[in-house]
This record gives sequence, structure tokens and C-alpha cells, in this order.
Amino acid sequence: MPATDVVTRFAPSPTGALHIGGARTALFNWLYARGRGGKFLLRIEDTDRARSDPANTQAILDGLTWLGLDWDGEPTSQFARMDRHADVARAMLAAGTAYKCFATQDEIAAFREQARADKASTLYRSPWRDVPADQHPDSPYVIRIKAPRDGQTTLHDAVQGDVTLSNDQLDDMVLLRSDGTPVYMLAVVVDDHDMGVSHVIRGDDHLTNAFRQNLIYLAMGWPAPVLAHIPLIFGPDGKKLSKRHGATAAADYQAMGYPAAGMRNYLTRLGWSHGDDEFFSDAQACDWFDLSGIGKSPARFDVKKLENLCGQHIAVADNAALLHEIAAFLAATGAPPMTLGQSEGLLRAMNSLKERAKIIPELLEKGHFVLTTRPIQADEKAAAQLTAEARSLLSELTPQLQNVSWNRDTIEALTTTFCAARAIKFGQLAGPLRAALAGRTVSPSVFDMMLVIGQDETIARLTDASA
RNA sequence: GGCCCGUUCGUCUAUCGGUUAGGACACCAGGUUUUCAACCUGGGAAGAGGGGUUCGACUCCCCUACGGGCUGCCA
Repeated sequence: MPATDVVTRFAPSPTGALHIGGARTALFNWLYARGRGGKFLLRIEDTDRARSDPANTQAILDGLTWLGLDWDGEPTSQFARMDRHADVARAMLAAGTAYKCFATQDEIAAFREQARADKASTLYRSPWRDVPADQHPDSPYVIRIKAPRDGQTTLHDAVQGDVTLSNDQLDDMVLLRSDGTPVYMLAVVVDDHDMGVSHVIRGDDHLTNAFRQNLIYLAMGWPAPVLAHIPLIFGPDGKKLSKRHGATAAADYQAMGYPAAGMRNYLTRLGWSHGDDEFFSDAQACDWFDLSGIGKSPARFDVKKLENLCGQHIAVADNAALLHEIAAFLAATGAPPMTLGQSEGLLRAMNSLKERAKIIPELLEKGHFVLTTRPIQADEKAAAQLTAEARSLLSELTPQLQNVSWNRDTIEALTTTFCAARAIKFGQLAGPLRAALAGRTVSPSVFDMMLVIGQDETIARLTDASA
């Protein structure tokens, strides 16, 4: 198949936020399409009106946007295509691959109850399957597919391999409800077909559904897409990811300040591998990603590894891009935007900041020395560093900083000499220096800070602190 | 209950019949150090259990156990 024919899609139902699992499914579809010059489409499965909420749709779109997963064209609303779905159901009726079933829901419920009591199969066999139209009553009906009852079906799945199901496991599923609305199973197939979806990459909770959906492709004579059912993501305890695991929505991680690039890398590697490669760029991921690299067993979500990868991505990120990401983070969390001076300061400090942070708040925390202005407010721990002797040390040092050329070598040499003359370890000077310069006990190297804020500001801060 | 899928270090995984079963994260010990982060060295750590097939199984087959999914006029 030519690469340009690749069309993937992500089809969430707007019944909640974008979860980590959904985000990864979207990511896999995105990677597959983007790596092959194909299209990545979005379809909102909003046919369940009671549970669908436009606010959720927006949240899902926002989540994808944050993750950098751009989709082609406008998102499709499944609900809006209801008429088309119903048309297909009626076409199947006309073709004899589907039939009208007049059984009431009470009848079916009673049957199931009995079957359960008898420990028999609960698959409902409609008595209307072969009843001629002239014997149909004038009462509400559903349209059911006429599923084969003999033989077996083998479906090839790019992840699961060949999966075989005995056809007697298939029921005559409902296509069109008695109120004329289509059922999900029909809508998915019609939409995937109409949208030209070539590869269906989705959670393996749909694996058995694929056999039902296959019946519709067969009935309509449509070519079936390549299937890839990927294992779900579990929580750290090996149970299905749920609220009790804490953060499960993509937005939660955005709010905690995890960089999107790190998130993409982590989620890509979760359940997929390319040899021993762990840390990679988007370009590499697009290049390497393939269905054959997807594992078959569910993976657990591990925040530690996420953090590690995020740290690596921050370290190699472009400074200006990082600044943008910080600004976006601030905006997303409702924090006040940075001033121009703060932005510029952060940019100047970025090289020393980015190699020591795993998440954005850490960048901000360690960048406090450029975000604040004189007089520096020392926090409790920093204040404790500024003892009387520490301050006298600083007041001795400060004048020496006056007429030197402002570069790392000079400053470092100067402090080394300064410490040697007083027989103290550099650490004894660095503590107070850090407290005076940053007002914090955690920051970049004191030399980095001095170079970033400049000679005058350094002297001013030290003077403030030794006063 | 029936059917389908899965099971390698704590975690993510490599291996596609022959390896001392490798890497990464995490962890532990030591080193470096100016806080944090990082870095360096070393360490412990795995094929769910049982049968086969084979000269040889983590790898192929069967059974069991465990986990998950489907079994709706939900998606």
C-alpha cells in the first residue's frame, strides 16, 4: 500500500477527560500516520447523548493539542452522521443481510435471565430472523444483522496476530434501535469506511468487537481496514488505571508541569519498543514507529520513568521553545504571566536551569533568582544561611568583585583565593552566596547565577545581604 | 457460565530454538560535588507453574493458575 494511503483516526467518546490510555492510543495513531505521510483524523463518538458533554470534547481536544498531536481536518461528530448510519442499516435490510426483529426488550431480558439460570449461552437468538415480511406485526422493531452461525472467522491483527472465533459466538447484534437511532457498532464501521480509515489502532477491549464489526464490512462489501488492538495501560499496581491511582488525565500531567515532549516519549515507549532505544525525538519516533513493535501485554504506568525522560527532554530542548512552554504552563494553570524582564531573565538563565529540572515547576523554582527582584526575600532555609559570620564573609568578598572582568574563570579564581586565604572550604562560602543571590537554598551554580544577573546586580544583592 | 487476549528483573522492555538472558528507570553501596540536578564505579534483581516437541527451549504445542476483555436497543 502506498504510504499516502495511510489514514488513522482517534475516536474518543466525550464522556470524560482525555485519559492517559486514550492519549497513548491517539499518539500511536498519530505516529503511524505522521511517519508515513498519512492522515490522522479525529472523530467524536457522541451518539450516547445522555453521557456526551461538549465540555469533554473540548477537554479532549485541548489534551491532544497540549500533547502536540495535531489532527487533519475538522473533527467529525458521529451523532451528526446518524442518517447515514441508518441508511446503511436499511441497505443491509434490503440486501437481506439484516432483518427486522420485533422482540421487546422485556422478552429479551427474560430470555437472558433464564439462560443465566440455566448456565446456558446468553446470546439472544431472535425468532424473527427468518420470518417473511408479510407476517411482520405493526409494532416497533430493531434492525439486527444476520450473523453466520456455522464455521469460524479468523481475523488478522497487526498486534495480536491471527485471532480465530467460532461463528456461533456471534449474535445478531442490533444495528438500528427501535427509535431509529444507530448503535455504536454500526456507526464505527460506517464512519471508518466513509472516512477512508486504513488502519484502526485502538484498545484491545475492542478485539472481540472487531468480529462483530467485520460482519458489517462483509455485508456491505467494504474492504476492512488493518487492525491493531493495543493492550491497555494499567496503574502501578497492575490494576486498570482509575481515579484511585491519582492523576489519570492527560491534563493532570500538563497541570503538574510535565513537558509534552517527555510525555510523548514516555507514552510511545510504553508498550512499544524499537530495540533498546529509550530516549528519542519526535522525528525518530515517527521514523521508527511501527505496528510490529507494539507489545501484547498491558504495561504499567511508571511516573519515575516519565520524570526521567522529561528531564532528558528539558535538557536538550531549545531555550526559546522552553520559554514558550513555561509561559503556556503558567497560562494553563492560571498563574499570572511573566513580565518581559522575567522572560528575558529566564532565557538568559535557561542553560543552567534546564539541565537540572525534570518538570516545569522545577525550572521555575530554580530560576527564582531571575524571576525576583531586589531586595531579595530569602526563604526560611536561605535566611538561616545568612548568619552573622556569613554576612561578614560576604561583605569582605563584595569589594573584591568590584573591579574584575566578569567571566567565570576570573570569578572562580577570585573565590578560590578568597577561601584559601581564610582556610575555609568553598562550600562554606557558596551557601551564603546562594542565599544572598537567590534567596533560596536550591538554585543553579553560584557562578552561573552571577554571570546571568551581571556584575552590578551581583554586588547589589551581596551588599543587601551583608547589611 | 461461554468465548477471546495476555504472563521475561520492582517497572518498561530486548531476545524472534543455541546468549554468562541484554538495556533503561527505580533501588542499594561507594566516589565526585557548591545546594538541587547531574555524573562516575560497583551491586542485587527475571523467563507464573506443570507437562510435552527437540540434540537443545524464554522462544513452538497442551494443561493449570493468575490478570484483562467481550458476552447490551452503552461506547
